[in-house]
Amino acid sequence: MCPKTKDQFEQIREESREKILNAALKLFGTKGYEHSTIADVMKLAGVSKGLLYHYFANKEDLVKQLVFDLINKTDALLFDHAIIDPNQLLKNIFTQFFQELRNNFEQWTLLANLGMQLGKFDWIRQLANDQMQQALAYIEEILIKIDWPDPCAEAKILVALFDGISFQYLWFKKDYHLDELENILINKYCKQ
Amino acid sequence: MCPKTKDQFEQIREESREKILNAALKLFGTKGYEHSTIADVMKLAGVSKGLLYHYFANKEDLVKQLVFDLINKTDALLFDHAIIDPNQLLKNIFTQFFQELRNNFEQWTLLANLGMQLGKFDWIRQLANDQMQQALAYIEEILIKIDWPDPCAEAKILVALFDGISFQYLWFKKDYHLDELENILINKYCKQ
Amino acid sequence: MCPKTKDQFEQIREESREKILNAALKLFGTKGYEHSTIADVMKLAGVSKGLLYHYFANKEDLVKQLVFDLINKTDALLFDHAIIDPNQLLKNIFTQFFQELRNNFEQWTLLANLGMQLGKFDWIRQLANDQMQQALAYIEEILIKIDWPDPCAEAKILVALFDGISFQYLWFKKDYHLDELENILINKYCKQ
Amino acid sequence: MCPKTKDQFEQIREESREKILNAALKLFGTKGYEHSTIADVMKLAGVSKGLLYHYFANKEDLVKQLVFDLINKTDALLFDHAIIDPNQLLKNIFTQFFQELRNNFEQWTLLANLGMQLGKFDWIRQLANDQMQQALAYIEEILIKIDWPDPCAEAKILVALFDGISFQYLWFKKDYHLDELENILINKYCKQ
DNA sequence: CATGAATGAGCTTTCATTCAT
DNA sequence: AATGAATGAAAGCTCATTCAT
Repeated sequence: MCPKTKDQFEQIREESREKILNAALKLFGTKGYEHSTIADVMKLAGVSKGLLYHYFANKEDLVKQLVFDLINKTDALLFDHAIIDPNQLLKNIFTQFFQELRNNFEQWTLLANLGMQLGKFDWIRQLANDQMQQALAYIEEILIKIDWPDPCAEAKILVALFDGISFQYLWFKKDYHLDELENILINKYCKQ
Repeated sequence: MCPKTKDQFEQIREESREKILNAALKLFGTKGYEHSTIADVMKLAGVSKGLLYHYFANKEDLVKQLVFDLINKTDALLFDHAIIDPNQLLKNIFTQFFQELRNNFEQWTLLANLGMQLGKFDWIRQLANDQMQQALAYIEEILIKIDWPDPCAEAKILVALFDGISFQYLWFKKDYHLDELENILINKYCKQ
Repeated sequence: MCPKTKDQFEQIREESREKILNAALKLFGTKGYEHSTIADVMKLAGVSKGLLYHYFANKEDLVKQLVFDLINKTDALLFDHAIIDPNQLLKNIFTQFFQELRNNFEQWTLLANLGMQLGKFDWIRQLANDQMQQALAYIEEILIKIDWPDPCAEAKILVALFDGISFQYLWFKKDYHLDELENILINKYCKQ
Repeated sequence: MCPKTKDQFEQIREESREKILNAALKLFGTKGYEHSTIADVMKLAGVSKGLLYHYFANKEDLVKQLVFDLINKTDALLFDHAIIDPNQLLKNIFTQFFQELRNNFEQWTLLANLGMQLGKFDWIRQLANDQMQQALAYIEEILIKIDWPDPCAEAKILVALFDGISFQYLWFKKDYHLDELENILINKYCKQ
């Protein structure tokens, strides 16, 4: 009836998709995947059930797309290749890590929540494993550069530590000494 | 007057209860709480639906009793008050921790699974927090005794590290370098 | 082991039966038949499930025996054949009716509750019908004796009125003008 | 923009809702509320379980909406404000009452059935009480106009009588002398 | 692109009843 | 006479998903 250009359609598509994904993140990251219903998402997004299923094949597809979107956004973030000084780089990693945790609480909660759904979502654990391996290699490389003793072992410790802190922060949130830990780590691992 | 003595009844009760709890642990710790149905539990336990509800008010009560039983069993385990030498004590903690993780994989998976069910099971996070605080104090005390530098900070790191290792082991299991980490930690923290 | 006479057994039987029936009346007459469970009855009576089923074949049999016991107790009550004066007799009927309603609230509630369970308990409506026919004949007879105009019609009205008052009292209880109605009826129908 | 107009949806909604409510009335008013299952209703209505719960939050909500719909329909019916002559008005009330009872047997059975479910559905007794008070005032007013002796008392009698007749008709139905009572009442209370 | 009516498999839970002792 | 463990059919309800328009 009313002619619309391809771009307009594209924009509308993207807006609706965005609305749905935002709502899904909010809900899945707050109440958890299993305790959030498609009806919840659709209501919060302000779209109809039909439209939701127009964009996403099913609930699992929705969460899959959501996770991949999130990962694409934050992937490059942790490792800033512009920095050359390894000490600076390590400090940057710590800072980025803590900031990321604070800023995107819902997102990390969601990921942990999904990964802990046993049986379902094995792909998420695979993804996490890949990322861990990357981080491991990257951090070991830095530790070598700054002559840290036993860099291979220390890298393993650090990566486990990152997950431990994330996990504890997600569980205990306000009761958790996150800021303190940030200082502790920087003091311990980064020369001033 | 009574054709079955109270003791007999008590024994029967305990046996049935045990069968159900074992089945529940197996399932909840493998497929997760939400993905296991009461029908699954009852079939695996080899009892009827009615009997299950005779002993447990509902699904949540079942998991609650299960968790409390588990915690009571493993509570005293981590900290052996018989050991006096702090170095020995620390080494013992590491060894116990890794052994516990390996031996009771299902149990720890269940606890992590429950704690990650947002909204529901907040009491489990509370329980975990309490245990973390205890561990924190206990480990700091040991670190002081062995003159480890900045023991307060290091205790926080260690406790987070424990959770990180648990978490990663639960997620990556066979792909995970658990044995390696055990050696690394003992080498790093315990004088021979 | 300990020899008991037949009488002793009989007494024990009767006591247990009585306990159960009392509990059943209390519950069925308060929460209704469908909303009371056998477990409720057994707990309130302080006996075991097995014993209950030893005395009563099933839930419906329990309520049947209960109702027949009640009816046997109150049947002869309404019509006092000792009184000869018809005016006195009519007054007595009114008085007895209101007193009965006040004293055995639970019992009448139970009967109304059962009769209103459609499909089930048709025998109770049959019983009620028989009683109504009896009352009709009896009251018409009295009205004839006191020369009340159109006694056949008036008897029908009175019998319906009795049920109407019972019904309204059962539903509205404390809000209901029962005492007032007693006076009204006596004033209207009985010469002083 | 929208392939089905709001009116179309509204019509579909209303039709389905009506189908369900009709089925519910039929069943609840025949077998009683407790003895009718949601599956029964859904089958008789020819809709799916899901749709039923799409329109009604739960079984109690279904019966609530049903009752309120019924009451809204029949509320104004009893009292015809167009009639001025009090004798005519009284006669009209009797006629309407008996007609209503005959025509909407199921509805009145349902109301009585619900009101007799002790504990649950207290709101229905409240509703009934309100209606009784209204009827009381209205009938007294008429009795005053036609100079009936002691109109206040007689109104109370009449209102109880109405309930008594309803109740007996619901219980004894075919065995009950309903037509006879209609004539009796009109003859007794209405001047020709 | 967008709507919401419609479906039904599958879940938790209840409760009358049986039975070995 | 008396116990309470054990059963399972059947109930109410949820929710991902489909589909006609």
